[in-house]
Amino acid sequence: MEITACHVAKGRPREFDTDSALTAALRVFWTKGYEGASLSDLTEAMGITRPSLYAAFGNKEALFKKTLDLYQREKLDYMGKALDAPTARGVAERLLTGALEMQMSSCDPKGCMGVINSVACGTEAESIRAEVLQRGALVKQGLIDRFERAKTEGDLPGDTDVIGLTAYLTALLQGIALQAGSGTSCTDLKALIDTSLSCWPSK
Amino acid sequence: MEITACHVAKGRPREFDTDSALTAALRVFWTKGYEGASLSDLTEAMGITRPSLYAAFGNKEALFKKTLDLYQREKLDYMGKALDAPTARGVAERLLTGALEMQMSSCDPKGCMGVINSVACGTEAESIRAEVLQRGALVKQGLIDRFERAKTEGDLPGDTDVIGLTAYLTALLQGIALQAGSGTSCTDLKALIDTSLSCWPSK
DNA sequence: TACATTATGTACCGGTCATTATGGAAATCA
DNA sequence: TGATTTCCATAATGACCGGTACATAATGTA
Repeated sequence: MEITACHVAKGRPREFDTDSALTAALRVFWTKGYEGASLSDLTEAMGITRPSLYAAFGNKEALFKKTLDLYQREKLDYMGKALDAPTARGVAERLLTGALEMQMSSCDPKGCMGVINSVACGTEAESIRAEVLQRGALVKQGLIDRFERAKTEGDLPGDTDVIGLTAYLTALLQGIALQAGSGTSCTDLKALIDTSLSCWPSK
Repeated sequence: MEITACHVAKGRPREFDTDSALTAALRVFWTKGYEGASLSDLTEAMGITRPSLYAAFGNKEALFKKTLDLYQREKLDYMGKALDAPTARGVAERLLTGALEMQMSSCDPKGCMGVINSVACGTEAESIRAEVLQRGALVKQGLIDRFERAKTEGDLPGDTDVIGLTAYLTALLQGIALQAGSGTSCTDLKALIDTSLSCWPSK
């Protein structure tokens, strides 16, 4: 049904590229958030009409989740790779510098798509909020597991509070995203990360 | 004009208490954000009708700024007091534990009113965002000045990057607010603060 | 009592929201 | 060619948004 790449299209072929349209939608959601992005904003940026959007992506919520997938796949890949660092400190280093590099990219919107959409808004977006929070919880759990492993490997002190350390690092990343989205300069962000790394409790 | 406490009211007296109405409005903005809070939400919580709201407070934006004043005055007073701590570490300690205590209060909404409203949303709320960001910048500047002083007093190492340290502490506070508003348990928040304090780069 | 002033409740305004029904044009198939 | 399928564009839907006229009620002053 969904995957029609193997079939030859029977009727009139689609006149726009779904991927580039999705990328355009991502930029809109990224800068304006789910509720702040109207269908007019989206269709204008995507270069398609409303019925085309609904035919191709379902509705606004489904479109958002597809852009969220794209965002995680293309923009948050450094997070997965960070967990492969040999030490806990290396993980933190890759995460912090990865977040910084992402905010330095001049062609992308500032801030974090996840952070923007995890704050409370109207009741209509409650399911959106839940979705974003759930994905964030998965990332957090990955960090907890990684730090737990670091503890057994002797990489972190045996009395380390892994929950606390994870919440601490997560808070830093969230704060970075927030400040990046609020106009904090790149030099200030770099100073933030340098300070964070100089504070990190393991070698 | 504004202060009519000395005069006897001339027309029909107001049937509701402006202060308690403002407190009710604060709770709504605090939990739903500026855009998420509709006038129906507000009037219902305040127990007044739409025209009464406009007569007493101007419009939605003016009402929001008044609730922001109330929030800063009553809920963020610990921030001003924190700057009076004798050492930089004491300042950080008071800020972090103050933020924690605030989130532990079971009768208030979770998260931070400022953080919630500093994220990007619709274009209509751009002035709101600017107002919130400006107030946040003032707080940040106060921290910078305090840490500068700590440096001259020998309380912080002479090579301390004050900008970085301030951004770092601010990021932690923002992350705490974000996680508190996202359902993170109080015990996890406490672990976050403990980890933060154990990392703090001065005695 | 008469009047000015202020607050109140009802009912409504124009505008925007996400979503969809309708209809015609265009591209594939047999 | 004819049938089928999917496209695009217009515009309508019902709900909700922030903001207001309007008439009425309650106070002060004269």
